[in-house]
Amino acid sequence: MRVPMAAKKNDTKAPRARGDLGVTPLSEDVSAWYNELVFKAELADRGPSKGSMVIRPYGYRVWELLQSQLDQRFKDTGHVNASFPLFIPMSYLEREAEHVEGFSPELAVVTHAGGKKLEEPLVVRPTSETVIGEMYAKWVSSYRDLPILINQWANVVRWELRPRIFLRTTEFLWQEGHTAHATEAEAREETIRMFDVYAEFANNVAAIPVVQGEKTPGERFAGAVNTYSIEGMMRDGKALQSGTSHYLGTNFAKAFDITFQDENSQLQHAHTTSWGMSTRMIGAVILAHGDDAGLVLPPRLAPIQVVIVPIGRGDQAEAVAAKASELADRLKAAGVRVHVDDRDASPGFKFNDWELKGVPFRVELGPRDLEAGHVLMAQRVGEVDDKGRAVKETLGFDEFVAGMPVRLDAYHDHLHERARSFRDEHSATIDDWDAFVAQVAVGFAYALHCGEESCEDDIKSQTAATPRCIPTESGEETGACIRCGKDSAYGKRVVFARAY
RNA sequence: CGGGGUGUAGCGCAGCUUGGUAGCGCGCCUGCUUUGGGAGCAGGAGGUCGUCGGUUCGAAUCCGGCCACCCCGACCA
Repeated sequence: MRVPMAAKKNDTKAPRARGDLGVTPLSEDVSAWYNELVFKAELADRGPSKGSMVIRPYGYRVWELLQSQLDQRFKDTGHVNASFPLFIPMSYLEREAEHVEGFSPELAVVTHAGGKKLEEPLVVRPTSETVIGEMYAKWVSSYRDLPILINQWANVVRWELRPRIFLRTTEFLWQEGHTAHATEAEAREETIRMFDVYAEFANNVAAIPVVQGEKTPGERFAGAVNTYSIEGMMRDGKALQSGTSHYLGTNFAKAFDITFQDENSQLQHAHTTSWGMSTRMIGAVILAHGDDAGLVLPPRLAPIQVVIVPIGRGDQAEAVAAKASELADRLKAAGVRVHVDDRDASPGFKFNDWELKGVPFRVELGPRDLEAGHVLMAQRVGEVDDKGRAVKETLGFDEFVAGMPVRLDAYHDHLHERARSFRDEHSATIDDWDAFVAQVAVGFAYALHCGEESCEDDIKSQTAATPRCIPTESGEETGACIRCGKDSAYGKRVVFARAY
């Protein structure tokens, strides 16, 4: 596997000052930084086929932490998990006209199996509205069968023309919630409920402040009536959609005949919703928090929250190791994910390595500390000295152990606040075309828009920016379209940005 | 699908112009010394040069075909 290097290739006569473990600085080239970091932090590796990825244990642990915390939220809102088939008969996709049209370019289709050509091709699911709709039709006949509130954790395949690890891979992991309701009001309420769950999760778990809003018609999910998304800002000012919730109306109910008799014995179509969050969220975490030294993981998603680096050899080693392991046990008991790095490598190497891997807190423990009864602790993102290195804090053993949970929370808040101010500094309300062009080059532009797709396309071809969403929070406002000058639509401003 | 690259040791690269049987850095293994911000010395292992064909006494190198992957644009979570 080749890791693309920065602008300049490695010169054997003048190796990188940072050594082989360093990455191209974020500030220099975000794209190169991201590509190298994903590999060097051991989050993932490329798979053998185009656009495929192997999620390595460290990256998968992040996914597991994300999964468990999100799943808990689904359970808390009354949902249950189930599993639906990977293969979907092609004809199912074709039943919802907009749905096939939207997905056909990225379908992987199985035409042969068992050594024979299949009667009907099978699609590897790009999403499961269709199979699930088919099953719901069988399960629903009375209003008493509703609502159905099911989620599935699964892999899906969308053939990508231009893959990017975590952000756009041919196969990715996600969860897809699919619900069916008796009334439109109830289905709409569900759509917004889960939309809010995603936003709350992004803020409180991933420490990413997100803009919540409805998608414009041009950006809507194929087959949906309304699509809502959360949009985070990455360190290069680009937007990343990291969760979507759709109100599907009766589109899929009609296509799959999900009908029920209501209290008045009238036959009605159910109203359905779907909502998903994927491994792309890991990409969002990398791109929203990372810095020149590497990954920065928010503590609630960090596989290791505190790493202890024992220092010293010979006679001292044993005592240091014993103390390290005692401190680790006490932290574990306090619910902290802690790791003692007893690898046979120099302390300096370990410091840099754990910084690259984004561990929130690093603790040094050596003979001098043992004697003084304290540890030296450095926070991954915090105060730095004139060499750009973390300022180390001296903490007594008990104080260190007892204070850790609170520090982790405070650190989460710090990252969230840092991301929020970054976003705010790179966002602006814009009413002038030239200013718009300049703003979308660096971040989010809140502007009025006519709502026409041809105008959206024009803006995209001029600036590479697209409407990300119509923010829920924006106040009522109308006026002239930023691009064409016609009357604005939506009654609100739209967030435009370049997007991943 | 367009445009641009790249395929040589686990990783990053040089060698190719001017053919003579492969080299550097990092990593890896062994030993000794080291360990508070990417350790040092010594020894060692590791490559049918993407693939198929052609030219030649001889091809990593020249010629042709194929394949793969990466990067930049159009679709997407």
